[in-house]
Amino acid sequence: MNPNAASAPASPSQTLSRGIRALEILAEARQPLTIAELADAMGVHRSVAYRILRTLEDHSLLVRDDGGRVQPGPGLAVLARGVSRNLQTAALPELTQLANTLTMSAFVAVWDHEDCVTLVTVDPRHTGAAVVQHPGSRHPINAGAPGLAIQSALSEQEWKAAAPGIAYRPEAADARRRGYATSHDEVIAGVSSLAVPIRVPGGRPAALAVVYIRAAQDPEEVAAALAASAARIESQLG
Amino acid sequence: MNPNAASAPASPSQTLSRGIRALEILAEARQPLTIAELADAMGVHRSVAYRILRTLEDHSLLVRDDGGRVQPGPGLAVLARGVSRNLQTAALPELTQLANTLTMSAFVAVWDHEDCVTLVTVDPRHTGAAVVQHPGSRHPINAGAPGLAIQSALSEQEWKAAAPGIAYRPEAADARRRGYATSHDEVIAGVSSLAVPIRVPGGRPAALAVVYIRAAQDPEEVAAALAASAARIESQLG
DNA sequence: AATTATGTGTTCGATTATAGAACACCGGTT
DNA sequence: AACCGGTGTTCTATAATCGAACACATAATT
Repeated sequence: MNPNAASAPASPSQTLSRGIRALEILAEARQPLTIAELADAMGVHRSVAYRILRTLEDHSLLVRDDGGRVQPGPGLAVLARGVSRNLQTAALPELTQLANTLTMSAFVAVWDHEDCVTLVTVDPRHTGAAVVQHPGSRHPINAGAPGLAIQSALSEQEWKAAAPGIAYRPEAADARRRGYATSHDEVIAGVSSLAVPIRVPGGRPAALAVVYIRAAQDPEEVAAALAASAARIESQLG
Repeated sequence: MNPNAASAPASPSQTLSRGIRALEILAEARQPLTIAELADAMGVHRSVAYRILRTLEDHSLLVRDDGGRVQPGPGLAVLARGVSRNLQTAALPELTQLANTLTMSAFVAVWDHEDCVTLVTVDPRHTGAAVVQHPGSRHPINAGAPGLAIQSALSEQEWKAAAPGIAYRPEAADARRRGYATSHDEVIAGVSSLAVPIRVPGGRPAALAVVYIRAAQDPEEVAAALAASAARIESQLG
């Protein structure tokens, strides 16, 4: 048995929690796993894992390769389609426009507890050394421009109420004043990022951002383009 | 109680199945639901739904808006990132290139039971009236070029073994001979599509496809470009 | 060729997690 | 004030779940 397997958060319903844990393990594993391996990683008896996996398979959240090994299934893509659907559809055309006019990768990230999760990304046309920020990737909300932009959408008071235990970065006040946030070398070495907040009615703020290695444009110009896009997105959400 | 709520497939573990069902309902609903509404749609007691939702919320698969209504959460995007990860990363650069050289939306779709699920899509730069094929969207495998391309990767015998109960389309043989599949007006009225199969080692074949309203290029040329991309993707998978 | 090792799939009784009724609460509305 | 329509919590009988034990397949080893 895997000693550090019991590290899953204790939730009201055990079976469901275990099933999700299985999916999380599979998503992190970069390769298909045998059922036995997965059971070990989950810290449960093999037959328990087996039953759970069959259920997940019934819903296409998991598929098995020729060797019987399991990996995440297409059903997950279908479910993910529903995540902030309005935001996604409103942002997509803006992202393509930004990516191509600025020649930078553009993306939308949302706030998830102490992390920032990338939702949609668009890479520019000439995708030579473009920095790709894959959808579904997470990084601490306290690092990088997108997280800072999200913070800047809230006052320090609102932040402490909504995110207890996560420090309110001092730069957030500056970002709030200027209307945009920047970062260098924070999430990935050598990569810079510029982001503006997107106010989501009835929900938590998100961020519209671009990443680049060396800026070809004036930061203020880039920020203005992002802000204009964010405004259009917000108006479509309202 | 919703009369047609019990239509979920009966799976070995009830709680997990219900949890997934909840996510499916949420993904289909185009708007946030109250817990009571969701419980009704699931056909379970409200307190059962409540407990399930809390578990899902613990894992960020679900978030609640200011009014307490629930909707799919960012954790799903993280999980979806793991779906055919190798295929996704191998295909992405090819998709951008195809989209921009052909000025068509390009995407990769995978086979899921009797459906075809779009995984990654890239829209061309000038996204005027571009046909967007959103990731996570599904359509019957028996309609459209991608599904036909997948069929064409298998012989009639292999198909009947792998997909019992789904008709083997006669056009598949033609597509197999030519190396690519086409469709017009099948999935969406007025939209045409051209696709080639991607052979995935150890797994089921996928499809590389483009959609367009009116073809600007010779179909054979388009097909050749797709085939070349597919070959590069396959070599990277092997 | 027999043997071990490592995997999947299935059955079944004990136990424990779960189901769902009942209740407390809270903010609008009539 | 009484009445909704909603959320959140507690509790016990019950049924779903757990996990040991078993049957079987396949590949590596002796």
